[in-house]
Amino acid sequence: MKLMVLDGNSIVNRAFYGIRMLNASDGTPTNAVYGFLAILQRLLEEETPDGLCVAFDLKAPTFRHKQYAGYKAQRKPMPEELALQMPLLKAVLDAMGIRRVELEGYEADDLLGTMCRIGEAAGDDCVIVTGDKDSFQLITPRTSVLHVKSRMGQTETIRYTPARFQEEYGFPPIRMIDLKALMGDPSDNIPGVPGIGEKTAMELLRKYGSLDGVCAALHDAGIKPGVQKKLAEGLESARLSYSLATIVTDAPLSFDPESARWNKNFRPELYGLFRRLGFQKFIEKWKLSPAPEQAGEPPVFTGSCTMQDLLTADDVRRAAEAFRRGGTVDIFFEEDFSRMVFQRDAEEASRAAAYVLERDRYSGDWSEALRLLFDPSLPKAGHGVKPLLCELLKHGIPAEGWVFDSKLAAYLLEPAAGSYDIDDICLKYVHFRPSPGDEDGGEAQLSLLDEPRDRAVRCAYLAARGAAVACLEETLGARLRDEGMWELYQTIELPLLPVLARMQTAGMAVDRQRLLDFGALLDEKMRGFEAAVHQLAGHDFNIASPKQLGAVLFDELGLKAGKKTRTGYSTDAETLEKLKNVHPIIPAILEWRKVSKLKSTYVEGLSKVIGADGRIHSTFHQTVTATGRLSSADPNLQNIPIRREDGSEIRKCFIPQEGWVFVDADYSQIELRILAHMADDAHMQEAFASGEDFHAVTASQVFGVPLEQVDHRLRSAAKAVNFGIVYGISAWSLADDIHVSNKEAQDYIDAYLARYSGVRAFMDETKKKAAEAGFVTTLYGRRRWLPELKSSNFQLRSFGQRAAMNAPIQGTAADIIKLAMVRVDARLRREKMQSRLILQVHDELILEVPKHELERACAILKEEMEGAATLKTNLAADVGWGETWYDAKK
DNA sequence: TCGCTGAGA
DNA sequence: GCTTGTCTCAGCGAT
Repeated sequence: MKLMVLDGNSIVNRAFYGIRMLNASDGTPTNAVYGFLAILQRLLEEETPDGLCVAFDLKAPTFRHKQYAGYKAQRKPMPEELALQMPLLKAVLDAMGIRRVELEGYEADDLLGTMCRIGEAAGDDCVIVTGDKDSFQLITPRTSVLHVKSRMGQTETIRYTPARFQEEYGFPPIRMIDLKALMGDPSDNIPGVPGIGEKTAMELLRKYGSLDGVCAALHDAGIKPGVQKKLAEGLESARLSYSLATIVTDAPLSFDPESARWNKNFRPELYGLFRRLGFQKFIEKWKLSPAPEQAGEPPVFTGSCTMQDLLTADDVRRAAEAFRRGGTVDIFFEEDFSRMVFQRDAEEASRAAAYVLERDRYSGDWSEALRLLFDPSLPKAGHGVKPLLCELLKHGIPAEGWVFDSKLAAYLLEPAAGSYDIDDICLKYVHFRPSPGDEDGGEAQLSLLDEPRDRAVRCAYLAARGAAVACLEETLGARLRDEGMWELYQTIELPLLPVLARMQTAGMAVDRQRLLDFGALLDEKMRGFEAAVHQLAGHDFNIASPKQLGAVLFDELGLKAGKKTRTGYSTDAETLEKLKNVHPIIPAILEWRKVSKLKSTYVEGLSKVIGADGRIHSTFHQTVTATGRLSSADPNLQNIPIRREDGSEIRKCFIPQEGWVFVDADYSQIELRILAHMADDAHMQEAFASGEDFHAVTASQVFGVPLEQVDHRLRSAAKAVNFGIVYGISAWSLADDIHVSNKEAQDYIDAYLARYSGVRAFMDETKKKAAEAGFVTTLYGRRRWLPELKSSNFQLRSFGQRAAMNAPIQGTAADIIKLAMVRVDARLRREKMQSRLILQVHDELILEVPKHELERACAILKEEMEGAATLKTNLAADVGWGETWYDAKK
């Protein structure tokens, strides 16, 4: 069998520090238990062990350490919030039917070692799961260690087999003991040899194999005299450390692997326990149900609405007539728009009248029916309606009269939620489930329904979702008002919706031939670089494979490896850049990479999505980013190359329709202008008011040099600091960026913040307010929640602080350009122009314009963009036009 | 499906 | 001791 044993203490520790604070409704901290279960659940799925056992430490002076009284003296006590969760975790494990062990006088490590040796003797394969490196000494051909790490709040595991260990450390796993004996471990109070650190210890072991080997070679010429001296003096300490570091594998534990067999043998109390802890996710994951007497889940919607089929043109006319007499019409639709349900607002949503329109059963003209039912003057609401608006536009029906979209509302309330499935937000905000949930296979069953016999059931669920929209309109509307986002919703997000639908529908034309010609050129270049790389390597290999590339560069050619990634050597541009002058293969690889990126992502990627109309129709997502920006996908038109000469060739392939031109405008330094405004920093505002090159002025002000004497180097340094400030800078990253020492970078930052003291005050104030309130806001009230700020995990908390400084700036810029889009679109339509908005790239808007409107379009675009907001530092937009996107932006 | 890489703001 | 500038999307190889 496959036996998995877990180091309970170490994993629960990782979970505690890696996951933001969570509490049950009664205030009990639960994050460590939650994190432990999340890790466990993933392991169960990935490892599918037959048997399972969790080991815990029992506090007491331990047998193997009793010779050394100071043991554990230095360990910090467990924080209160974690200590509280230990009995909870044990109770949860018991309720899950998972075997756990603890033994007076032994640490979890000892129990893990003992269980694995017992398992191995019985012919089992063992996996040790732990967050410590101590257990690596237990690795054998039959026992591997899964090392749990947390990075940026995400947990990940790395599997250590004897081979993997050998590869990383350069000696066999059992020598982990020798390593510790030499280098010591302050957290376990293992003294080691004073003066010998990790580097030296590893080197010695690779050379001499073991502690004994090192001792025998004490006077070997290969060991530096200084190290020899330290070793000679620390020999006794090393021997003691060796015994301290050795994990017991024969603890007096009665353990039979068979007794640890596990097959989801949950106990009935588990459901109640999870409910109390608020672990809804695990209830669903493991399909737990309440013991019979505690039923009472949110009810599935069964509202008794009267259903009416719209089969003829007459039916549709009558329905449209009825709609005109009522309030908002709530609409829900199948993904392919083949069936829609219209629900008129009534006192009680669940008793409303629902009208069902089906393409397959409708006898009249489909477009005409849509035109009547989606009358622009009729107030309409729905959930995630942009696809529907696009469909209507295809039928020539204006995308107007939409007064509510519950998906947009839910996004504003929690922009980092990720998904806004109507069932989920309904359950969350109005405690009501409009359609059968996943647990009982509801959706699956629904899709297996026997049409048309069960179409009534299907329609009922669609109607329920329509009713849900009505409930959400009320509840989410109130929430938006409470949280100060109602105006943002009404004046920016909702009006933007039809603008985006029109942009998507319009699309952007592409010069396919030019794109293909450029692709052919790239192909040629690629073959050239590929041949060069293979020749320099001495053999063929796949350059696109980081694994093969790493092997060639660092193993075969013996180049010095930089950072490592989880799976091997890092070969990213930054790493390779440092080796550029070391070997001629490096520049060839970098060039190949760039050409290959252009070819596959842009030439091939874009060719694939050119529509029958010769245009590319990207989707602009309005509910994706945490900061309020739009995102673009299928294809992403917001990352089309521009920086390199050959990359901007791609932009020359984007063209307007015959006889038209592109007009392009981008905001100049919008984020820094917003910062100058929000921070109300006089010096920064002056810098903008002067009309001089902003980065140069910054350089002059920060480095105390007259403006005329600011050279390229100073200007780029200032530019990097400007960008860094917006992102929540650290000296380390700035130093890396502009190639100066950490100290110098810190000096620059200090000088910057001293000069722009308003910025410093603003950043401090923002962080402070964010920590108190748990969120930050933009000028227009858009919120970003930052639970990370409360984390006890340093990385996570630091991340939260950087996000707290960045989100108001990036988010305000997003608000402003969205508002500009609404204004530009409205103005063009009001003035009955043919010019239309077709693209947004965060600080840039692009119009497609008939030549006779060129002058007016340029003026309108500039005016509406610059007038979108009135800040203490004026907004500036640079306008250009041309026959291709490249020319318009140039 | 995930991790790496790189394109944009 | 350990990590270290924000926000995205897409293609590829390895699993």
